[in-house]
Amino acid sequence: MARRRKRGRLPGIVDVANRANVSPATVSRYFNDPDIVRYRTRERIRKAVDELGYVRNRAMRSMVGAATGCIGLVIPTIDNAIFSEMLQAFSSALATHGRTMLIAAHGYDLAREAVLVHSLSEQRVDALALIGLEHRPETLAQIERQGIPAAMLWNYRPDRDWPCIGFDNELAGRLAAEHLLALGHRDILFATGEERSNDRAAGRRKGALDAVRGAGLAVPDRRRIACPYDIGMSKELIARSLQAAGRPAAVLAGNDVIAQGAMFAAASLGIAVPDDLSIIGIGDFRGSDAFEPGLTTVRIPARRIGRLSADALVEMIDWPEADFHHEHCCPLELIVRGTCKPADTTG
Amino acid sequence: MARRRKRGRLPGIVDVANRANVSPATVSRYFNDPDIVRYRTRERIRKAVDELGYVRNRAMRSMVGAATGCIGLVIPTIDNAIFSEMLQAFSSALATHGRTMLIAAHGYDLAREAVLVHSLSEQRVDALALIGLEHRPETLAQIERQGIPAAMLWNYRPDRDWPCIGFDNELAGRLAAEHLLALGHRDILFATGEERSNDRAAGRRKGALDAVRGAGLAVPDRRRIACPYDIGMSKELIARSLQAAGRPAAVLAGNDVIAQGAMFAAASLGIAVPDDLSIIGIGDFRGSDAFEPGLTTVRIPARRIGRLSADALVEMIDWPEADFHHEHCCPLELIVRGTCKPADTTG
DNA sequence: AACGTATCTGCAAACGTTTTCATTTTTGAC
DNA sequence: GTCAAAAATGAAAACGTTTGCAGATACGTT
Repeated sequence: MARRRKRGRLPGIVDVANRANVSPATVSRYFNDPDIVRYRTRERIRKAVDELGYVRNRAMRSMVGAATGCIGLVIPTIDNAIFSEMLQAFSSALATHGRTMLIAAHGYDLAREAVLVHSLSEQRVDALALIGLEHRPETLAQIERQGIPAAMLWNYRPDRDWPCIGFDNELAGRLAAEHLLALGHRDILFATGEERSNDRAAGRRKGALDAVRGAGLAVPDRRRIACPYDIGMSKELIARSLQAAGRPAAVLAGNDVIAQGAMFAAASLGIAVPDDLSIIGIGDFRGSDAFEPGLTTVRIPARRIGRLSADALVEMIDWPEADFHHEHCCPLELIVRGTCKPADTTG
Repeated sequence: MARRRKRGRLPGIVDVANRANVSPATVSRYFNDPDIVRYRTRERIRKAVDELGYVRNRAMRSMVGAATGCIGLVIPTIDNAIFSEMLQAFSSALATHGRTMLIAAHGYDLAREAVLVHSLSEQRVDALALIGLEHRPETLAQIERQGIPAAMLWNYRPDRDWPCIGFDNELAGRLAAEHLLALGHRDILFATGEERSNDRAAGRRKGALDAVRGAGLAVPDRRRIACPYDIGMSKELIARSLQAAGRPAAVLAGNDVIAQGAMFAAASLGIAVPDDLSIIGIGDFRGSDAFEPGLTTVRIPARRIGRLSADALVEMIDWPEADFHHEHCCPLELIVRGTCKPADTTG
């Protein structure tokens, strides 16, 4: 039961207008389209604004249908390296457009995602970015009904109704698998991400398994584990697999966090990487290159995705009529560092 | 020059009111204080809301001085492990209070911070959280003039005018130093963070150096380097120090990211940790325990800070009159893992 | 000085919500 | 059934901004 804020009334646009001896309309124009007000008038207004410490109320603009300058981002999690680079890029790109970013995290729970989208709608965000292509119908219905420009990030599929800016997660999985196959590996542990409410993880696993099966190999169940995106837990799970009889020759990790867990698991068991175990990740997160040896991985252009999405959304806001077809399938790149080496063919 | 959004007018509160045969006032109450409207009426309104797909406009509430439900967080950076746990905790605590989080990052630039605070004021955030205690006067003036409840996070000093929720960064530095001293180390490399626009880094360095000097040791310049909060760059800088003649026996890192860089630097040079080099960090970030050996560090209660701050701000919003004196100096804890061992006293 | 034009500004309506105060309805005690 | 008290609701004002339209002002040309 929030009580009414007790701040002594803030100066409003009419206070500024009075002090500058102009009409509120002119002050409004001064802020939204300065060029159309005469220099001398601008100066008077600037002075009045300064003296009163006036801060315009952007939220109020939503009343007349104008933009609030707020763009919503709904994301599975923030406390993780996965999205942080994209986030940063997204946020700074928005800043250059004079927009701010409203963030909400749902913890890999699509039901909660729907709630958050509703929440952001209540704030009248000018646009919305979601992660992944898989969403509850009510989430999408909500967005459509509100007429909010929206984009799906991080995953890409050509057949979607929504603007989507990301990359092909199946391809990412395939690239990783093919690298291991090319090195001659036949016994691979697939340590991919948990797939509940996560179409990216599912895509990567599919891509990787398809590639391996395409090469005529079978993948027994004990070579497939689902890891949470957490170094410590991944380390533990993977260590367990590495200790079992008949240790795999390589680990294909669903992302770099899991791969890092794998590296520490190996280290803890005295297994040498890459001599006794090859490891490949997906992501190329900040810091992955610093590992010893450097992590071989598939680079996701996270910053690029962040920047492109921000630009795309701003475009959609500013030209609602224009029917852009924003679709970017960002290229992936295999980054070969030191964690993979050719399979031992003597055995 | 943003054009007016072309969405065909969204249903408003009066549309709902008409359809439910009540007055707009009642619909407003239905949302803000459901208990005071009769059950039967509630049902009618719920139905109307459903049918119309009405989403209330919280932004508009700022008009009448009510809360927008938006809380601003101004942070140096997002693309980093440092704040991500705090962020996540802050965000979920806010969510339980039905608030959303407006984030802005200034990239360790206090001038830009002032701009961001102004930006968030324009959105009429209900409250504001800043990182650190050092801010531009205009930043603070802005907050005061707008009467926005605010709190300073992450750093703590008892003598401040503002609510502050954090920990004693000097103490953190001292704890780390004392651990190394207790182990008998005399030759320590201080790899602390860059101090431009970062009072936390400065405090930690001061605390660490004070402790060492208090023990009667001198610290030559070549034993003090400033590292960016980036694993790769820290690795490189520290590697350089480790290669120089007269290698230090221990590294005191300004935070865990730097410490991790130090570990990889050591690994790349074939220096064994902890046998040939002790390393201590500050932070205990997610994953620091997974390292091999586990990183000895000073734990910062990041999640606690996030949760406490969120709760404190919400309290300040909901009871503007109450004169809470929100001050929490969260306790630090030395976490001894495997990266430090007693100094070699044979030499 | 007169005129046409381009530039600038003011007026007033509209936006969607909250809140105060008054009025109506319900409840419970007799 | 009556009445007082309590609960629920409605009417209307207020909030701060944008915008279409009309009016005013400045400017350049004759």
